[in-house]
Amino acid sequence: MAEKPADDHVDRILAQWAKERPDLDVEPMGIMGRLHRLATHLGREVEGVLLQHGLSSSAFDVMATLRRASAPYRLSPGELLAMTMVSSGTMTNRIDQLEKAGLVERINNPEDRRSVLIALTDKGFATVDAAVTAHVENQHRLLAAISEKDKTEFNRLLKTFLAGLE
Amino acid sequence: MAEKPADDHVDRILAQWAKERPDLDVEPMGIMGRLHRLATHLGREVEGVLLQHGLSSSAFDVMATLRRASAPYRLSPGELLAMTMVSSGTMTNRIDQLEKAGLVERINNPEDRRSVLIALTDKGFATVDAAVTAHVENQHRLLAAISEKDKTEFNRLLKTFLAGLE
DNA sequence: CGTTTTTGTCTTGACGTCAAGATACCCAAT
DNA sequence: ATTGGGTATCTTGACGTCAAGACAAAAACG
Repeated sequence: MAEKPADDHVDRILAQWAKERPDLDVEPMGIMGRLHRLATHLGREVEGVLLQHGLSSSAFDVMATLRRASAPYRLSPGELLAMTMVSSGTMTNRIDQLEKAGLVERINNPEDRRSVLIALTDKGFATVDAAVTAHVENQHRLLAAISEKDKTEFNRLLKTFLAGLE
Repeated sequence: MAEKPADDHVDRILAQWAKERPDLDVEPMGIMGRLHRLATHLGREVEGVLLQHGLSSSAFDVMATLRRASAPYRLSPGELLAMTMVSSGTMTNRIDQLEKAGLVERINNPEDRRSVLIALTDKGFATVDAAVTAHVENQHRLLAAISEKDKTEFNRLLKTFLAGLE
């Protein structure tokens, strides 16, 4: 016998729509709604751990991108932009904040005077390395309740779906 | 032979981490990263359609909650709050905007003078009904590329995962 | 009854985000 | 060399969000 999962928040929303707008086929709304709520919940969990290391999710995004880039941990704002799904104005703002905090510095790009290089400082390197360690540990915790098999399947579906969008 | 999906953005990030921080087991990051990106992409797609009806996602959230609530389509801010994952300040702000736009109105609650009821106006009702029709159609479009079987499985996994968080 | 405690809503101030446009510079074609 | 289109970054102004706390009214309590 398969267990019958209890109705959740999204099921109740779907039932309300079925009653109020029986003309609509709201089946896709189940997936979309759960995906949205899940991302919101997880985002908050992730943010909590990063804040313990003095980084917002946004700040971590930039720092981690620089850290992953190999020594000497420098990328232009444009390169950072291409990897982080935000607008150029947002990136400028993020860099400003990180620079004020002493975690990165702007270095003139000798090869192109329009451009600048964003470099991790020593303090930035130490901060992001500690943060990512805790972050990964936290991600393990958040996924601990899912079986290996389900994780594999979930990942496959996410990747397939995402491929159609980017 | 199973087809071998090409590396995506997230695969590249994982490969970078594997090189820079081989001590970390970044397997969960694949799921978390794809989930986050997927939610962001889909959120933008959804927003696009709703904006054509003059509603932001946030505004639609409130309007749809009222619409689902059955006639006479009235809920208190506290009830709206319980259904929408936002803070009380955010809800006040959302209601303010909707009231300015003539889509909802605040009505004194005769049974509790601390409280107030948020009611859909006729204009609000018409707006949200048109918006939700287009919204559901759009959701079908966004999920059209996924097979029925995968949709069922995806939904099951999302629900299971979400159950552990709310 | 009066006095707390709790509840429901709103206010405030700080952030993060975006779209649109400004600015400075590069580069290729003449 | 000069011009003109393309590129890289930053600026501006408008929103949406939250946490923390203010305020008024209801409920619970002694």
